[in-house]
Amino acid sequence: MVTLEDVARDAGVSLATASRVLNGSSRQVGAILRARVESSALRLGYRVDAAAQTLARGASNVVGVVIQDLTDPYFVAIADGAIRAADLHDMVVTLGTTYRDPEREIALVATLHAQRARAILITGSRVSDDYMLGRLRAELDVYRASGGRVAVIGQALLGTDTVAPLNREGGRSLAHAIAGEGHHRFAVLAGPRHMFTAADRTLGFVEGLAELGVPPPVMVYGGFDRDGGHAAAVELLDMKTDVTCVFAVNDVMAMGALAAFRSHGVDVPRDLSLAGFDDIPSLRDLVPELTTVRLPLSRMGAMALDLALSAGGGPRVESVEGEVVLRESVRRLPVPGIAAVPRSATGA
Amino acid sequence: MVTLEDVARDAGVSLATASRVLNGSSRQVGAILRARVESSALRLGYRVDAAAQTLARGASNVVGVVIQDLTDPYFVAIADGAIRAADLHDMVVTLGTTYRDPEREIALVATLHAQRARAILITGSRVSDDYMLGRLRAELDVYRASGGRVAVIGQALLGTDTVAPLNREGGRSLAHAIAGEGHHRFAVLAGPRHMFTAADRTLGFVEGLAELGVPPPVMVYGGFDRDGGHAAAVELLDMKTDVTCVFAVNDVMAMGALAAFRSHGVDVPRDLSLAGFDDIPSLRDLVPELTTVRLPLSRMGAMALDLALSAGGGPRVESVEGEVVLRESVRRLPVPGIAAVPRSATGA
DNA sequence: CTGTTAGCGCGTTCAA
DNA sequence: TTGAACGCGCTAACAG
Repeated sequence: MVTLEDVARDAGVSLATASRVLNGSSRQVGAILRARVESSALRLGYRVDAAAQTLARGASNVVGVVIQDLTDPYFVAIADGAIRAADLHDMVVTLGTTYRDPEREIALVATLHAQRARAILITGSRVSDDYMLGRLRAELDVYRASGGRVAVIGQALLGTDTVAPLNREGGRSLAHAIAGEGHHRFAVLAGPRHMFTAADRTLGFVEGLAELGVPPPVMVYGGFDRDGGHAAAVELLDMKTDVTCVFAVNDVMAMGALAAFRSHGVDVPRDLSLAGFDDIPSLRDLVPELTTVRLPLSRMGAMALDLALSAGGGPRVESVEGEVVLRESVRRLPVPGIAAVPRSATGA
Repeated sequence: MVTLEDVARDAGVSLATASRVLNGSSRQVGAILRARVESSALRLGYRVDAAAQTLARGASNVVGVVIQDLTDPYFVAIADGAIRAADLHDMVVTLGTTYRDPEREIALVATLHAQRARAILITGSRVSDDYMLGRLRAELDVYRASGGRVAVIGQALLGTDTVAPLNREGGRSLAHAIAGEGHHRFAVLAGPRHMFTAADRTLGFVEGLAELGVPPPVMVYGGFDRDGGHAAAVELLDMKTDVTCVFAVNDVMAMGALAAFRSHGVDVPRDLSLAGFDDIPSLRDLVPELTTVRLPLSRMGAMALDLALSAGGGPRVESVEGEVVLRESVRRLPVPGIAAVPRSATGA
């Protein structure tokens, strides 16, 4: 292993000079020495030791990104945005996966703290569990006390900078949009009862329906992932309801539901309409195209990183609005007595 | 920031003792002192400084994973496997994305070298570019010279430990399997001419057809990603060939092709059969289900990590076989004069 | 512009 | 079993 000292000796300069030309920001070294150092470094194959730099500088160039599951396109899209943003800051990303285990989430924060990560990004919905919330918050607090920066993508519950998707508003807008297509009998695959993201989207949707005088939807709770959506869809079918449209509180759940419907001979959107939430990139190749609420996932990852890296006073919250995207998975219901009108002509 | 020294002072012990109870492997500290140290550490909110540890120990606990694109499920699956394996080793993963730029790939290796990563995993096909290959190899060599371990997932071209998918054999098996369904006129969406993975799969496929006396396929070259598949498919349609089956050399290309076919009113598999390669997880929700060659992507990521982390003498190559999975995207062609037989009864 | 030197936080001999 | 002290590779004053 070749060190800076080796380079300095080889170039016949002091350690400080070598450091200045190779790693220093303020470049104030004579041209001749500079050239000598550079050529020595090149010839010897010198590579900085980031650990030593971190120690000496008191700050590393890594940011931690904590996601729940690399299997879920939602998190992947966010992580991608964060990594791209980190590149721009010349930062390196260490990616941690919690597997949806709050315990692991806390452990990851501790690990990243140990790495002296400049910032930690935490994604994924909080659940209403005061104990776990408190412990995570405590772990984050000791991290922040030591100078660490934190940004959360989700609920602003931890006193940190936050990128907060407007889940409730999104659910509400979606309800209005779909009701505008003539639907009146809904079911919601609502995910876990105590998960804020799921609950907010559900709440907004229910509120939206209520505002329009539409009867409350049939509720089916379950997991927040694809299999949860699948199971909930099966459960819904077993209930033999007469709903015409199903809202799954995220896209992967909707994909699971779609598979369930298909395997039960229920055609979407002919027999049943379906909507999701997030607009994950993989929706692109789904048939039928899924109606959803678009969140700028990649940008949210970048926003969170920028938030965390920019010096900030108090906790800042940047809300991001979801945009309803009506696609073919939601069928426009014919209005009795009125001829069907193409969607493009309705302004919906 | 609370350091080990703070803890030691608080507990009334020496730095060495504190180090031994908190971070030492060989635990040889008296019970009373141990308890005192632990309680001090807890109360003060002590967190090790991994950078200092790395410097003192001369080895970090990070492994670098270099992928091309977090937008491609192939790489995500591999990275997921690698991260899970890293967890088992108590290692942390820093994930780098090259955006398919060989220059960035080299830069990432340098960065990870600087991090003193214990191992670097490199994914993604090599291309036949001796200059770039040489430079990457050189960068890896200085890394390995300093004690770094490297594993590659792809071609064994860099003198490193390698997890090598049998692309050619997979292509060949696929040709046999599909021909067994009665197809005789093929096209291959072959990806970039100079990319080994694409070329090997194509070559194997062509060989397989030749072995069966089937005429050589129509070749369409292009990008290795979804859009490349889409464009190639459009190009193929414009050629007005009479092929009955299209082989896209990876699944994301096949997905792009499928979209192109659909938007041109070509139904898969009724009008045209389609096959891919990899069996990426997202295939699960594709309609129609895609025939492909299954690679154990997640496991390959884990294998690579284990290879890199296990002390090894010379470069080891672990081949992984692809398994043909016939699904509905490839239609069994009726044989003139013979009644159609269900696929399950054919043993194909 | 260049060199000297004192740490950064921790692991690890070596003594006691 | 415990403690004192050196060094890991580098940065950042400070001096010249």
